[in-house]
Amino acid sequence: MIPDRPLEVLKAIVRDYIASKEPVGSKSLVERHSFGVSAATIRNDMAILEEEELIVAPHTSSGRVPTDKGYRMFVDQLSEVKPLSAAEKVAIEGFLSKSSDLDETLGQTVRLLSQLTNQVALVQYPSLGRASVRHIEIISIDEKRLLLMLITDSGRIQQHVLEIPGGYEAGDVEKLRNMLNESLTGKGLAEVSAIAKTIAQKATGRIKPLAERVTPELLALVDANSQEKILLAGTSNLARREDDFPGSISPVLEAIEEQVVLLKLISEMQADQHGVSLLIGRENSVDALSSTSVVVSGYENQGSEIAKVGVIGPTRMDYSSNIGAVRAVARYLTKSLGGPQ
Amino acid sequence: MIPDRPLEVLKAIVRDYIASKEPVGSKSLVERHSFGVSAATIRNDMAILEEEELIVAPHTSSGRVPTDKGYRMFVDQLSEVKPLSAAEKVAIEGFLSKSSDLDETLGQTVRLLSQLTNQVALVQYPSLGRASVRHIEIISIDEKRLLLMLITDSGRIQQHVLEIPGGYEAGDVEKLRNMLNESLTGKGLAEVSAIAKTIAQKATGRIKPLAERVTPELLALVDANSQEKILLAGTSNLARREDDFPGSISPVLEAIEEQVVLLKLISEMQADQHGVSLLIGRENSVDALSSTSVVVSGYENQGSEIAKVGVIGPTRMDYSSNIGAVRAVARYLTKSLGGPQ
DNA sequence: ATTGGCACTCAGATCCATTGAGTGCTAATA
DNA sequence: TATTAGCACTCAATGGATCTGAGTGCCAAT
Repeated sequence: MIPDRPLEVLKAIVRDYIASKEPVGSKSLVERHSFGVSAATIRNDMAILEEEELIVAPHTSSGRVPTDKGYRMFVDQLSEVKPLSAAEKVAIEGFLSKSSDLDETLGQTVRLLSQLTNQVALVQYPSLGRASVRHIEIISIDEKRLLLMLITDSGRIQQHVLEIPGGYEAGDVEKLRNMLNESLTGKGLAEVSAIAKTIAQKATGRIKPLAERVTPELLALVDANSQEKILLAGTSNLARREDDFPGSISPVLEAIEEQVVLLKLISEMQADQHGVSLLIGRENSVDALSSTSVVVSGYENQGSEIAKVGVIGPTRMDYSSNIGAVRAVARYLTKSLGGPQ
Repeated sequence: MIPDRPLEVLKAIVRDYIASKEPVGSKSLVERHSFGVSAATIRNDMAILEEEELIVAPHTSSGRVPTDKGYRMFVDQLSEVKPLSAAEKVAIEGFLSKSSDLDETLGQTVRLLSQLTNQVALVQYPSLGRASVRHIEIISIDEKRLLLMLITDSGRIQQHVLEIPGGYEAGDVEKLRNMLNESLTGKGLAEVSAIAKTIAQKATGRIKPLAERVTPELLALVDANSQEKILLAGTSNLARREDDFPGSISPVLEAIEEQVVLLKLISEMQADQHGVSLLIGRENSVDALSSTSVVVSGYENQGSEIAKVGVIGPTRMDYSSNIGAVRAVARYLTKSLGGPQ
């Protein structure tokens, strides 16, 4: 559809613009790249690109800037992504070897990714989906309080402190725990709701009130588990690129702090050929984020994708290295989670 | 030291400047406040204030702006802080009644405070200090993994997943847990280290390897507990006040994201007469934060201060209402923690 | 299809004059 | 002694006016 050289011109424009933040003109283009043709020819090519809305001129007479569509074509053409430097690999490996605790792992991952890319990094917590119950625990804290815990096979641990105004018997708690574990371990979270209710009904005698107190809380934990959650890091990286945002950055930061919005955004993204998924500028539906791009990849546990990691930054970002970093981190995260199994 | 009227003039300057962000001149001052004297007289007073370095003129011929010292004098003179509106009280009460889980409570608190003040809010996690062990739990996750938990009396719960390459016996785990709880429950975290080591040594037979595996991890948890932690919310509120920061906000955001720095800062702050402690502008030692002020208050559990909560914003902030909000939230937080005990 | 040439455009820099809020000082006044 | 009116002065900000140059679009020649 678009001839060869114009396409090369587009790539050059994107690269130059990302590097300089200056609209790029035909002359500087022929200087910096060896197209073997004159500036006038390049201008003709640029006319084609402009026709296709891949680039625009900010003012009647100035260089061109890629449009969202232009960036999109650029990344779709990207045959290979920039490999990580040795130092970066060392950094990743170093962190990998650490802990086996999900919270810690994700926390470190997101910080790592933000340092690697100099962008805002995000990690989505593994969510409900196909997760199932690995274990349920009830621990006595003091005479009137219990700690209820739910551990899923994605490694996510959740707890909630429970008041039992009238106190409880240790034996009853023990029994209830066994009942819950027997019927729920291995079950998908989606099934827990129904099963837990029947347990509460089946319970008899002294256990009944306890069961009636505990099971709703358990369901609340399941709900909280299915409630998605995102970890962010490196917000200041966005601020450092202030001038990439027209008015002010503050609406952008607000939007990013708004977990719900972000979650909706990334949950709709599907991986492409690189195992990575991008939203460029207005491709995403959030208005405040119209001059940002999002790069995410899924990470897996036991062979199925459980959540996403990625970065978000100005549309004028270095797609190649960001894609590389996100993909690498997602892989290592998968490995890190898969390892201890 | 400073006569009465000049002091009033200072207050008026601070208030007007906070409201308008414009350097305030003698004329607008006599217009907006009824000093009963002429602009020339005010000018004389302003000369005194300038002499004392309480205000400065950005340019030879323009209104005056408070210095850090001026703000300091202003807040020290503040006899009463702005009370919360009814709506704000409702908001606080509403949130208070919620959960008894420390994580949740702190998370909600920090979000609440940031909304109340339109500033960046922060909450410090209760730290080691006088905390003691409430309970230690070891839970079996699968054949080769255990979950070790430490619950302190401040309500903080920490956990860590532990690989036991050779597997373990349920009975041994049970025994070890009992040993640990018997000797450690109620003990201060500082003592745990020594005691846990003797346990590892005293252990015999099959329990010994298990104990030797578990106790170091327990110490790591204690360490992690003593490692201070801060929760932030509302970072975008800072960005919204961009123009209160000379160059760019990004160094400010960076400094705030740097937990260590923040922790050092607030840990050195001591409450004043309002139960609130302020650092204004360069009063704090962090260079990047030289045009921000920090307002914190301590919150308590069982009668002794366990950590701090507060806000951070531009020096040109509404001290009165921020102090009010921080103080109120700290009180409610104390109440909320004290309640379930 | 490519290119050199050329007239044209327009954002941004530079310079200059104007404006006006605000100052500091002085001499008069209470 | 404290206050005030009056006044000359300063200087940031504002708003043209002008200039400059990178870059364009188009045309005729190759």
